[in-house]
Amino acid sequence: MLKIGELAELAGISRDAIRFYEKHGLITPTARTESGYRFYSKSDVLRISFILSAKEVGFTLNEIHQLLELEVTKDDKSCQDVKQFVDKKIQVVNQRLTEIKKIKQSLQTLSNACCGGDEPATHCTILGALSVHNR
Amino acid sequence: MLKIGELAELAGISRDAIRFYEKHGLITPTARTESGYRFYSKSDVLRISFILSAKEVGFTLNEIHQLLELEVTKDDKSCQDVKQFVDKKIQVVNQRLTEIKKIKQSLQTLSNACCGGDEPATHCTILGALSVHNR
DNA sequence: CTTGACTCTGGTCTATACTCCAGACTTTAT
DNA sequence: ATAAAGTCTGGAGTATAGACCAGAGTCAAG
Repeated sequence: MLKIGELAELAGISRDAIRFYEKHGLITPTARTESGYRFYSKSDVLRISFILSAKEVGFTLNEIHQLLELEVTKDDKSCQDVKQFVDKKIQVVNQRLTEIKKIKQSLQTLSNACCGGDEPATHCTILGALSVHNR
Repeated sequence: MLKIGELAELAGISRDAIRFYEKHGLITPTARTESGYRFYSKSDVLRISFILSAKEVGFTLNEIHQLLELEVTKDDKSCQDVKQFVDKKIQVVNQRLTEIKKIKQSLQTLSNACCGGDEPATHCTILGALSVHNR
C-alpha cells in the first residue's frame, strides 16, 4: 500500500494532481486511515499512467473518466452500449493517428530539407512541408 | 480574398477563434480595408487547418506558433537551430504516436471482448485491456 | 515525547483556449 | 435609403487542469 506521496513519486505527478483526479472521479484510494490518510494499491500506478497516456493523446479528464468507468459485464445490453461508445472513441483515435502521422511527416520533411539537402525551398516551412503530404 | 466570416466557415471555427489566433500571432490577415475589415487569402484555410490538426494532437497554441514561425533559410546557422527544434518535436510526436497506438489497441481489445467473444473477463475494462498490451 | 516530514481540507490563483457580449461602424441586398 | 447582416474593439465570463498556500492534524525516528 502506498501513501499519496509515494504514489505521486512513482507516477511522476504531484499529490495535488492525484487529489484533483480523485475529486473528478478518476481514482479512489483503496483505503483511508481513521485519520483520513489515503492509501493506494500498486495497481493504481497503472491507473495513473493510463490517465497520463490518455491525456497526452488529447483526451480530457472527463473522457478519461468515462473510459475508466467502462466495464463490460457479460450482460448483453450494457455490452452494446459500451461497444458503441468505445467504437466512437476508436474513430477519434484513428483520426488523431492520421493527423499525427501527417504532422510527423511534415516535421521530418522539414528536418531533412534545406540543410544542404536538395529539397526545393517550398518545403522550408511547416506549411510548405505539410502541403507536400497533403496532396 | 475571404472575409473573416467566410474563412471561419471554410475552416469550421468561429470568427472569435480566428481573432484569438491573430492576437497570439498564429495568423495575420493578408490585408485590412480602411474600415478595418480583415481579409484573408485562400492559403489561410490550410494554415488554420494545420493549427487545428496540431491542436488535436496535443500541441499548445504556443508551440504551434513556434512551428509556424519556422523557416529554413538556406543559411546554415538558422538551419541547425531549426533542425534541433524540429527534431525535438519529432521525438514528442513519436512518443504520442506510441501512446495513441497503445490506447487504440486497448480500445479495440475492449470492443471485441465480452460481447459473446471468448476473451477472458479480465479484458473487460480499459485497464484490463491496457495491461494486455503493456506486457 | 518532541521534531520534522507528511497529510488533510478548503480556498485562492494561474495558464490556456476560447466564447459571449456591448456598442459602434460598414457592407450588402432590396 | 433603409434594414439586415457582417465586422470592429475591448472586456468580461467559462471550462479545463491543475499549482500553491494556510492552518491543523498525524506519523515515524531519535
